[in-house]
Amino acid sequence: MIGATLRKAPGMSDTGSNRAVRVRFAPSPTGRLHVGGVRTAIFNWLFAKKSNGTLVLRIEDTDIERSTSESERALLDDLRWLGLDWDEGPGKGGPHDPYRQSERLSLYEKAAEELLGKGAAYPCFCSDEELEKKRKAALEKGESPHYDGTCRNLTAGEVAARREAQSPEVIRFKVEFGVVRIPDLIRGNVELSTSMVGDFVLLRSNGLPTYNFAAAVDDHEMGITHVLRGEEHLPNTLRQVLIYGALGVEPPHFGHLPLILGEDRSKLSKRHGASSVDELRDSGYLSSAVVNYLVLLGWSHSEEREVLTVSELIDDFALERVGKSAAVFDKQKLLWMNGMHIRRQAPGELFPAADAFFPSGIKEAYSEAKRLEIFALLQERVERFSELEERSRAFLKPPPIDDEARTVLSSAKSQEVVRAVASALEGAEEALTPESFKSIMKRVGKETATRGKDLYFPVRAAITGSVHGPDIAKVAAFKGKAESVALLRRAVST
RNA sequence: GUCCCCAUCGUCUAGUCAGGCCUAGGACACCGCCCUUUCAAGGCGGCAACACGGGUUCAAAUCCCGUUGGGGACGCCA
Repeated sequence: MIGATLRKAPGMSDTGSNRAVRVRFAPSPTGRLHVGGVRTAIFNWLFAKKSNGTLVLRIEDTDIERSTSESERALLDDLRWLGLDWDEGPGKGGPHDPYRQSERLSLYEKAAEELLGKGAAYPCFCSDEELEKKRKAALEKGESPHYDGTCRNLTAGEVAARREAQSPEVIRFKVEFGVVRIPDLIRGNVELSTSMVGDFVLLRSNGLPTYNFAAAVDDHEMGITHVLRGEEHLPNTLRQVLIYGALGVEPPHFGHLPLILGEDRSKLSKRHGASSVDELRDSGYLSSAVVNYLVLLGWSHSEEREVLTVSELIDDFALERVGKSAAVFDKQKLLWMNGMHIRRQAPGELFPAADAFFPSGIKEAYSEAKRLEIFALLQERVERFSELEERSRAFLKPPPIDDEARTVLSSAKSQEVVRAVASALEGAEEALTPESFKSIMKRVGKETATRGKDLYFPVRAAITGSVHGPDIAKVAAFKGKAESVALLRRAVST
């Protein structure tokens, strides 16, 4: 039984112990970083920051079939983009180096030997086919499809004979019947029967450890104090606690985070679409918004604030405020959140990331400084940078005229207004500013006896090719007198 | 199928541990109005929930039991 604290037990701190907090994020490099994984990373990162602890990044690459170094690189890039920095791990080193499980194999072998020596583990020679057959049979009989323990009581002679015959061999953990109480930082005590896990594999036939074994060994060796991970790991926690028991060491504290669900309410996965970090980045989401939105899936601010900076997140973060029930990933709210973050930052800060989203027509026509001005005009009305392509059409040279604008321009009154503004602009002495443009508009309005939309729509349509967009006075001033006049003239012949 | 977890507006949630302050608050989305040269933004308002049934109690969204529903896990994946 592990001596951890209960959630919210009186007098206990959030960390559940007095040791310096050490948490870890332990992804497998088998694909792009996914929203679910990010959320786990965020909670660990926040918890570490809040408690002045250490975040360890560990690469769980014990599945040689699926792990790739490209994935690992992409993973690190995604984490860096999100701003989730780690204290120990790849690229950083640390006292427990190496942080890649494929480079720590001797540790697992040693632990396996210890378990074998204690009689807590045993070699198994059952083939995949036999196992599969048994699984099916158990399922049909309505039993739990677990390993039946065939090799559990092999005699030394039998083992030797199998090895002689070079049968593939795995090491299995001997699960004794019992009920294990697992204190959970988020949901209180959870009692699990060992009957739900069967004798599981520790070392595979290729000599590599399985997830549960490697994670347990490493979490202990790396001095991890708290393991925060998705709720789907609950059965794994049972296995790992069993391993710790057999090894005679104290397990870390566990906290199982609620799952993130897709629209269909099943666990969020690749097939739900647009949920990997690179996709979000590529469609113009801000890392601060992604982090902000994701942390709200399962955690809430003590004052119910929602749009928060990273430091506000850290300041207020507490495991007590993490909920227990699964949450549906809502793209619409993420989009809103992104818009909020875009609007809250200075154009100059955002521009480096936003610039990549301008179409080639804009990049070719304007200098970087000019593009920054355009971005500043558009910033308030985009919720993600990918919208910049469409929104920036008004700044193309020349801007295409859309149907709505064409209709507006087709009336005789519009033509009169456009002509009048063009002339007035030409006659103006000084360089065009938003203010001077406005006063010219006022004058033309009087001359032509028009105002409001009747006055502004034709001008807007002529200068930007659309009746929607940023303040037309600012746009006209940005484009300058010559270009504005030319566009107005163009509209006359339209 | 078995075991485990969960259960407040369509969605994210506050409130639940320490029952009364809850005719249940906020946010997204949606609808309406205001502002306004447009689109946004912003402001104001509206729609909308304690899954059900039993208890316990003077009092239950809150505690207990059951039911139902949803999810997860059952791998030489992590």
